[in-house]
Amino acid sequence: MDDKYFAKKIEQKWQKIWAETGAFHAEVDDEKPKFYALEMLPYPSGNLHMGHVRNYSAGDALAWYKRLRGFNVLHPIGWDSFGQPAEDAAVKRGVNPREWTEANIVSMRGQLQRLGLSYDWRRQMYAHRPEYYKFDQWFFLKMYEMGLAYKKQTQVNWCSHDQATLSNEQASGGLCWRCGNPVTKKDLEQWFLKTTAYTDELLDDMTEIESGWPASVIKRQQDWMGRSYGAYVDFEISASGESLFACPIVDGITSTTDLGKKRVRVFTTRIDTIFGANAIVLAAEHPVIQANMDNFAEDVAAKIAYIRTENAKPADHEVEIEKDGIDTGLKALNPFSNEEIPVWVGNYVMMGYGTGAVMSVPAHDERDFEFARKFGLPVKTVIVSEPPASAGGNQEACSLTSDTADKVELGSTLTPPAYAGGSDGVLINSGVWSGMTSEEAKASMTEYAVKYFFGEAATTYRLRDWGISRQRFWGSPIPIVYCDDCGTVPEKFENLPVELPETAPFTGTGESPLAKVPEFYETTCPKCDGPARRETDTMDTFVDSSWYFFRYSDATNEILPFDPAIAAYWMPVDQYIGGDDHAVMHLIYARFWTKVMRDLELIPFGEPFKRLLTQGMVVGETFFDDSSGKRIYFPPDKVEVERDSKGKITSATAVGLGGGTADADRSVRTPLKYAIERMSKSKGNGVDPDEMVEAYGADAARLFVMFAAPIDNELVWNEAGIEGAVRFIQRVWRLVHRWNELLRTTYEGAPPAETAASRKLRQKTHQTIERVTDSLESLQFNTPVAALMELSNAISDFPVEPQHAAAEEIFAVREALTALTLMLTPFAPHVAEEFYSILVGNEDGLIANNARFPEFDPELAKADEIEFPIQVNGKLRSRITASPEISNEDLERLTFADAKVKEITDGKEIVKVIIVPKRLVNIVVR
RNA sequence: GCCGAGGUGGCGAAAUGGUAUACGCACUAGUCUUAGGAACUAGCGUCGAAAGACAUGCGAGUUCGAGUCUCGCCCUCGGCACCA
Repeated sequence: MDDKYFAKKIEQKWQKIWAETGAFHAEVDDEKPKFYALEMLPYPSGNLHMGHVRNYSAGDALAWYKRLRGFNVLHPIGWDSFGQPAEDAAVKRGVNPREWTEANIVSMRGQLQRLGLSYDWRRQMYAHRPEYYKFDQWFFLKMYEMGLAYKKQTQVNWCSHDQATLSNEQASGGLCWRCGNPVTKKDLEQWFLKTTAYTDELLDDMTEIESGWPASVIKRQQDWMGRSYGAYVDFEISASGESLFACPIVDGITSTTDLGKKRVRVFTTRIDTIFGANAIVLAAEHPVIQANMDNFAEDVAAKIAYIRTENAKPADHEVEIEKDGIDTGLKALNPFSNEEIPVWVGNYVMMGYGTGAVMSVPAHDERDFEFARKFGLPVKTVIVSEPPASAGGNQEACSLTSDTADKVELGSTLTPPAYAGGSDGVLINSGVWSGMTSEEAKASMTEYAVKYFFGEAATTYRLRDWGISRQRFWGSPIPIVYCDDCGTVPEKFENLPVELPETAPFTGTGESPLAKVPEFYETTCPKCDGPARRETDTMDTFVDSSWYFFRYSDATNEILPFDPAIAAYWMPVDQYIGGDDHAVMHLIYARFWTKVMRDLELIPFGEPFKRLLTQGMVVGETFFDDSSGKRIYFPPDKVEVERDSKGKITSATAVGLGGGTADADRSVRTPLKYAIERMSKSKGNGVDPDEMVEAYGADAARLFVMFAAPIDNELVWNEAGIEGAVRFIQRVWRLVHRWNELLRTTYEGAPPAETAASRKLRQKTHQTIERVTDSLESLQFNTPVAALMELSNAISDFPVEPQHAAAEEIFAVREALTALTLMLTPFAPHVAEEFYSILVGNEDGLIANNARFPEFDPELAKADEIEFPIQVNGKLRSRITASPEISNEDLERLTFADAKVKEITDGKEIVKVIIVPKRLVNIVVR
């Protein structure tokens, strides 16, 4: 053993041994319990960043911990290697996306290997290789057979910056998830996967996983899928005056009655408020509105057109959009009250949700209220919080106090109008339903609507089907062929994979590059063998990440995505770790895909991830100039920063970025904005993990990242602390070195009698084992490191020199150092291996030696003396040292014998004495 | 606006309702060194000479006892954004 700790030497040594012995190769073993530890796979950008290091360090710590607990651990890694950056590089720099991607993987794999992560590298999957995407296509065809994949013309989310189609999830908030630019709408033919077929299951099955998932992720998925229970109600529509009107029949939105009356369907969750409806409000994109643009009065048509263009504009979320709309002149008949009410177009009604038509009930819906107030529409209260005083009978005539405490003259229009609140209550002014509770009325009125054929109970969802078509080259081709004779024909399974050509003309214009490659799209029809054309769109890359974790279980299967028998052993994933930015995209798609696989009978379960841990972002300071409308980032070394006494930035100025001479440069000063943002190379606030490993070693870097903050906290990067991690490892190194010669001594049978020093150390050792075990079981990674530091300090403080140590003392130190080594393994595996090799006298490694995590002995962990704080009226006044087993009587006697206690309680009445066993004494005096 | 998480030393952070600030960073003094940005020792919430008092965003409450539980505010961060 070297006198000093040389990180690089130790790390290279053990990485070599691990690779040569296949230490982390996992195989099915029915004798052992399995554990599948998984971290979200990286996109191979070419550079690892600290966020990756945090994610993978946590996953690796868990994998090591479970191995040492005797589990058969599957811990794989792979590459999310399809996607836009490769294509961007092709457009901008003319490189081949495949070569670019492969080169990036090589360099990133090197970075991961230098971190010493314990992966079974044999199981790598590469999304961009035909061996993998063949099965994206395989699944697509299966879904096509199941009716889960379909094509339709639709308005898609379009990012003009990236020139890309986005799914709803990717366009969340009206901004592109990748570049943050506003999203617009564009008409395109798109392939969809029917995620909506599983919405109820995706929601209801959350009960299976909610104990293992962060509540926030569960909540966000629920909100995203947005299930609401309500009813559809059909309103007859008619034109007033001379104007004709058109009513195209759109399934689920419009219809005609047997008598040929035209009807528009609205969705409401509050059918009980229908007697308060003052209008029907349609989206500007509603088919009935679209079809009648020529029939409307000029000003009406102009207004509608205006609203429609406004709607197509990217939304600015900082500004609340003012309610706008116009009365179309059409009339609707309230099927409950037979009241004729106007049909409006409103900018607050979205075509994409429900039926694109709502009934406006201003008294009980804030948006409708705002709308009614703006346009002077009547507001009629139909729900009150308490039943009317004269219970029973018809209460139309009595006066009531509404929710807002305004005096309400029933049945009349209010001036000024008052908002009565959106909560459930008791119905008034609602015909035969008056007097019912909202709950009763909802059921009864829905039943009534069904009976008379103008409505039904309905559940709507916010979640839409998943649009997977991308006009991109660097993705999995959609295995569909278009034949003039046979129409849309799925490719045959035996013809998979539909391989990407070597290259294509990359223009970045948003058209599919594959459409310009005849060798690719010219094909024969799988059905009639006639000439046909391939689909030239490729799949969204979230397809790849929806099932990759199944592929790891059987990574080289050429027939199937994976062998169901092998997956049955490894799956589901026991612990998944990744960023919570994937809460609604990846994690919904992966859950959806799993349910599809279950229905394909590949697997017998429907939830892929038993437990999920979302680690916080690693962030750093950024400096940028956004005066041009786009953020231009400046590297920190080009920025002068002023800070307040707390280290917070107060101003930042860019220097030396002018075009001229050095002196001229210095005079060019641009004031910058600053922020704390997720680390990335493009923002100039990234720390290169390779540099960290080079300077401090992988073990120290990993240990520090785990120690610095709780895993789910945001971590503001501060390099200063990492030296503490190096010092800690060096301290342990010196300890092992100091006791080295004596550690070989082993004892058969029971440990020898104990001295005070050895007993105290053993106590600390076992207390630490308990703490570290509990922490790791609950996925805390910062506190166990602190506990290990304490143990190492305790060994350092051991009051006996090695050369004077008695056998029992050597035993205690050996036990402590062995436990420390094993518990250090999850955080700093290389140096732990080195210590372990000294303890066992061979270099076969922890796994070959079948090393086990230390077990704690409660007897040894128990302290023989503890300090009891003595409080008087809850204030700490003194301390007494006694056995934790001391009787309450003895403890009370000792307490009152204490000089300090005597002084304070002297002359006061003792009201009571509270003794919490093994904790404290509190004397209450008056 | 709605939902969620959180506010503890100079900083990252610990604390089953029971000694607040463990562990680490930074800092201060010292020891050893030709030297130290190494190692070791000691100190380190605020006020105070001390005794002690006051300290977990602010204000109430429950309790023998509250960082922790309840209620009301304030602030920060994240998510959602007219979802009928």
